[in-house]
Amino acid sequence: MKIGDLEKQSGISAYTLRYYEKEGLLMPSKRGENNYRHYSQDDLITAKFIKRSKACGFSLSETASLLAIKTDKSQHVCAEAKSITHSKIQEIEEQIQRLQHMQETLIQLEKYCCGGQESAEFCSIISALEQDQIIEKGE
Amino acid sequence: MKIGDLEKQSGISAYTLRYYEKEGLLMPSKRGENNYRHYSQDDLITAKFIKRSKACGFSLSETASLLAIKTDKSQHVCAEAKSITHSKIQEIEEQIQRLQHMQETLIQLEKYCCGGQESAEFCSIISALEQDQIIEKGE
DNA sequence: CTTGACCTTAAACTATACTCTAAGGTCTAT
DNA sequence: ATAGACCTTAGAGTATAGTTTAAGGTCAAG
Ligand SMILES: [Zn+2]
Ligand SMILES: [Zn+2]
Ligand SMILES: [Zn+2]
Ligand SMILES: [Zn+2]
Repeated sequence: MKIGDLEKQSGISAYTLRYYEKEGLLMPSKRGENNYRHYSQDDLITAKFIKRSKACGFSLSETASLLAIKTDKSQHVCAEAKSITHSKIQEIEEQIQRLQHMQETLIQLEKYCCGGQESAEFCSIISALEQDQIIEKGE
Repeated sequence: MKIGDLEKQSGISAYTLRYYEKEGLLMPSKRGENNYRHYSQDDLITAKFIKRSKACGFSLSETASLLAIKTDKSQHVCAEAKSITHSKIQEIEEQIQRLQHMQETLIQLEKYCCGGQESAEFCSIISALEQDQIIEKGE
């Protein structure tokens, strides 16, 4: 499989596949005489693994760690995979909390604004942002 | 007020205040003979406005739009402020949905992994990522 | 045998929001 | 008068995850 084929099979752009290679995530199993990348079925599995990992919210660096486990399972233990996963769950939980807090604030802001074509002189959104009413939590 | 004072009063670093100036969000009301930035009480209010806006999840560019309304209220209408706010609510809603979907997937992944010191040969997390079980949704 | 599709590389560019450095000028207190 | 705190600028660096470009080499079909 050449890079264009893997692009179609995996749904990951050739640009990105080269980038993943540079980052050490997905090395083609060999290079042809013309120096073209040649990917195996295993490489396709790895490409999809990366895609799924990303869909779960793992960063490329975390994905690389999971990939290292996958590649050499006997040299790794469940605890490693579970720890990475657990940290991500915590992290996402915090993000959700942060977003929900913002969401509540925004909904309050929106609620009292008429949204009409009149001057923003007394706009509740603008004045709320001017006052000390909003609970300040750095993003 | 010099930049260091505004830094203390607003809790925004001097670096960031200069950056906000470069981005057109917060211009000091004047410059001293020594070219030092001089900030007024109004500038402090603006600085806090920016901070609150960011805490609500608005980007710097959205904050700039809100700031433009605040600065010249009579030339703007409620509809503008409400529209910006409404879009942000939608955007955050989508982010929360995305994160919750990830969260559910991750929790399923974590659930069946023993997390012990045994080889990752049969780790459910790794094998789930290898299989086509995970609903693929690009991040 | 040429056209067009596909491949190669290194490096620059995108986006966001800072953060820091270097080299130098100014201010305040002792 | 000199140390130390504070200010100035332009520009580079940080982080993440790509995306694109430029300049060129290779391959299959007609
Ligand atoms: Zn109104
Ligand atoms: Zn309003
Ligand atoms: Zn196990
Ligand atoms: Zn496991």
